[in-house]
Amino acid sequence: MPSSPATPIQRTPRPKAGDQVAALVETLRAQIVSGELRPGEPLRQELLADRFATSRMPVREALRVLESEGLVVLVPHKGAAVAPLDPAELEEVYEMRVAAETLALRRAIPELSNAQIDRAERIQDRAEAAGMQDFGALNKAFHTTLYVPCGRPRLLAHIAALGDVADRYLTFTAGSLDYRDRSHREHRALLAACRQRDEAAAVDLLTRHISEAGKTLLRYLRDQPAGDG
Amino acid sequence: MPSSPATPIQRTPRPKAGDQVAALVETLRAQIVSGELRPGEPLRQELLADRFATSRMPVREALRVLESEGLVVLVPHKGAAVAPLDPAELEEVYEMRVAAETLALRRAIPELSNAQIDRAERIQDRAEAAGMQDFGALNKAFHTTLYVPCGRPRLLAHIAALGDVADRYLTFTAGSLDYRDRSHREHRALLAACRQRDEAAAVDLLTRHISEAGKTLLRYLRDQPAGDG
DNA sequence: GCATTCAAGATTGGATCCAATTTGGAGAAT
DNA sequence: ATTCTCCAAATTGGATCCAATCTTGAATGC
Repeated sequence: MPSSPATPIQRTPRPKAGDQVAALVETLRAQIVSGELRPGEPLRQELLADRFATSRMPVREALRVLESEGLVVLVPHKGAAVAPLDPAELEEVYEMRVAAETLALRRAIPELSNAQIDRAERIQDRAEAAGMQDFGALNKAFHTTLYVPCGRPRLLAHIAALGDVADRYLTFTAGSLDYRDRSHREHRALLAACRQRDEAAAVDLLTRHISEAGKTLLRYLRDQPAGDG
Repeated sequence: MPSSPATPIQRTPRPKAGDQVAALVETLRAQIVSGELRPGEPLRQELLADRFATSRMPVREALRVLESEGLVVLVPHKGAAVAPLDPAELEEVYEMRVAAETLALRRAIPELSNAQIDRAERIQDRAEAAGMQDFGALNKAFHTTLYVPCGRPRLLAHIAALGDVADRYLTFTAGSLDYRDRSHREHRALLAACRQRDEAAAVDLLTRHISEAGKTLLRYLRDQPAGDG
């Protein structure tokens, strides 16, 4: 992933002195989410240890963590593999996203400052200008900016984890102009509702935004059953 | 934990051949949730290894898993500890429970058979007859029985994890007769709504059931700020 | 020719060993 | 007496080693 010079967005590179596991988790998660590690691909401990110039032990702990996030499947005495893509999971995750993100938005709106809405709008400006390879990150940054003021760390972590799983499916279809165009329009509408502090409208828009995205992704996934495990 | 001879409820004892980590996770989780391991209590690797007659390695992996569930706090180079109790977390978790469990119930109601509702009712009968030490488990079993037909494994796992965290707070107050009595009444009302397949009423009842329980627990916790870390 | 068995290799699971970091206290300087 | 410094003990993090299990393929029997 060559870092575009002008858009670091919100990456957390983390030197993270003395903790190999955290670095492994971050890198592997990014590679799984981006599709660089394909669904179903086996993850051999020795191989990963070599690749990251470490021993098998931190690898094992990292795999446990990724398993708990649903990105890795761990079978005793058989090994780890990148979790396969599954249309049923896609539907489930998008339902959960609606529940979690509308909750975050409801709790965030009373706390939202105009400055924060402006920040979200600037991210949206960049998202519409950027190419498809940055779509995922900017899309997530936009949503996160609106949710963060809710001040609920656990909920935000849950949303981030669901987002990672969802992004795995996004890779296939983010190339579609239709998809991105509609997403951008819905983001603008959501911003307007937030500016008016119209909670009901915002929640309604967000609900449809997320569930429509899920349905679209599901269609794409069914049409081209790519690289499953 | 001496197993009560007549009420195995729904424990999953899991022989789980060849996987120490799973056993460690289950046992530690149960001990943390029950309060046997106190909030803030340090969890030394060597000590746990001795206690479970194993080496430090499975302990380390188990602690990682429990950290991802929010039951353990892991500080690099300092060690692990039972996660402290925090009123803010209690509120947050109960909000998340409302979101997740109402979703599960909505998706379950169309699939609910009368037999399953009967099963939930029988569990409720037992809950009202049982003492306070079984209240938590039977309470959870009742809810789970109503949610399982939704057929969403990921959502159910999320609800279970939230339930574990919530149960840590329940320990303080499950002794209260008021609390249990109201819970029982609300469960009966919820059952009635499910029998009628009245989704709106059921969701409304469940929402108030959970959030009122959260508020009550919060009051208890504020009154007696017991064993925080 | 085909299925079954068994053994060797590969891979994971667990134990032990060494290194790095933190903590706590003894001792010296102010 | 107090505070600062520095060293030793305790503890975690990482590497290596051994055991257990799974896979694979060849040999054997039908």
